[in-house]
Amino acid sequence: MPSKKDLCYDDLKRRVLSLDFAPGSGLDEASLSQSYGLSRTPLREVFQRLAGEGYLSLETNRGAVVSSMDLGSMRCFFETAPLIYASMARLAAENRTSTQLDMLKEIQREFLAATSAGDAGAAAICNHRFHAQIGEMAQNQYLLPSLNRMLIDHTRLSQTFYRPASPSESVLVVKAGQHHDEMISAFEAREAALAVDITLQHWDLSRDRLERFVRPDPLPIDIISLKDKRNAL
Amino acid sequence: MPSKKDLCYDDLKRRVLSLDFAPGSGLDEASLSQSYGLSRTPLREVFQRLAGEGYLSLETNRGAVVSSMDLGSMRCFFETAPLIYASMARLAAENRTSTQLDMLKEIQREFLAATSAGDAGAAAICNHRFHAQIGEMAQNQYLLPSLNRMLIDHTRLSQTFYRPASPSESVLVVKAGQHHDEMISAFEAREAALAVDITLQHWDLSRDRLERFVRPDPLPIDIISLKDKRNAL
DNA sequence: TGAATTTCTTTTGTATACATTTTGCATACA
DNA sequence: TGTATGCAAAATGTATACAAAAGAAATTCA
Repeated sequence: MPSKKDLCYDDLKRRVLSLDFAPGSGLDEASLSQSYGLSRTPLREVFQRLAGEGYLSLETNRGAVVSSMDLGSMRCFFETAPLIYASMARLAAENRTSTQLDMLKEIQREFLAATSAGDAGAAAICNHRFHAQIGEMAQNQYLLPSLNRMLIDHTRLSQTFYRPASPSESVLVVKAGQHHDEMISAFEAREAALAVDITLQHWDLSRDRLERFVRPDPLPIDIISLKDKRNAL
Repeated sequence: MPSKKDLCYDDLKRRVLSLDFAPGSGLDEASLSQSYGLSRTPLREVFQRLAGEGYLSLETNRGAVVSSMDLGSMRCFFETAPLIYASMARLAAENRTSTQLDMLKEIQREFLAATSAGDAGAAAICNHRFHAQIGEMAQNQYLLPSLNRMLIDHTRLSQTFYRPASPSESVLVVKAGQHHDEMISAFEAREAALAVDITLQHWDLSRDRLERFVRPDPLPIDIISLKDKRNAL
């Protein structure tokens, strides 16, 4: 049975991942400990733990702050993701246990349920859990912290992904779900090369969407023409 | 000025890295908080932080335990090290600042001083700091936690390295110091390919020593012959 | 007015007391 | 002898009170 502390830990994580807490915003010990029914001592321990995992950053005498997502980090994110994801996929195919594979299938069921129900928040969290589970399957304690740190920002960036604005975009969500199924098959068959290949395709798919999130489409050109009329306002 | 808490944090780290705390051994809150002149509350926060970084592991109601170094981890260690070290070297050559490079040179001075003075413990810690500084220079927050986790076990494994038992082994220590100088040059010239190359040579050098630590030379054969005499004992 | 300095308030950090859980040990029982 | 059961001791987890630091507001002095 999960303790109040664990529930608090999970919920804070969720709120960071879902952008309910904006990157860079500060967290108030007093009000949070109130709302989770904990005293400040255990809450602060949760903060320390989340800071160690990259969700928060702590500065002495200045409290906890949600990890920022500055554009310097983004360059580094796109640079590093293929390496980590591909390495993890390869290891997961080689080292997974059947119990872990069953868990992955279960997460994928929940993921598909969330996407078809149009629950964007749940879909993003399930997607996070799917890839975190691959990390578990890789059974490499040295690479795991890097994967988990990537996933924090990946999930935050992809918040818009599961809210498709147009039919052409919802096709991409379906495609992502198919990739997940193909990955499961590759892990099951222990086909490392195939798992890496699908993983890289999966990455290419989300990369385009993520880049658009960072660098959105320019505003309609009409707005620009307003500039010439600004003296008239 | 570093606080008592910071000193405690640094010292616990040092004691884990130097095997002063054996892998797998438990840490007593009461006695440690006594000896560092802290109450249990801040000590526990230090534990949480160290656990997040991979020095300790915490289980609820069962206290803090020094991260173990089982043989399952070792396989994974040797599998992962070249990838992480090479990637970091490449990034460090591309992204280092001159301030960071100066710091690296300073650490290398301390490292050489420690090895020539025969201070094995200090040498191991300096070597750790040298490689951690390369991690800083890479400026990749996603890969950094993996590097740091590798370095924990690398430093613990290499505890014997800087205590050369024979002249032929002390040659290897000198060689390692030369590699460090060559890395510094490569970083300074921003020659990524060269930095990777030297780093992999450096890794090959220590790998042989580390493997010997994990799987030491067999005992002298005389011992075996004792087996036949055991009925006589 | 405006900069500097001094309160006052809020927030963060630490110590201690108390509650809860685990664990070692002794005793009882099959 | 081996296994349960219960109690006592120790260790871990939490709450609260207090101390220290940072930030805000008001006052002073040019």
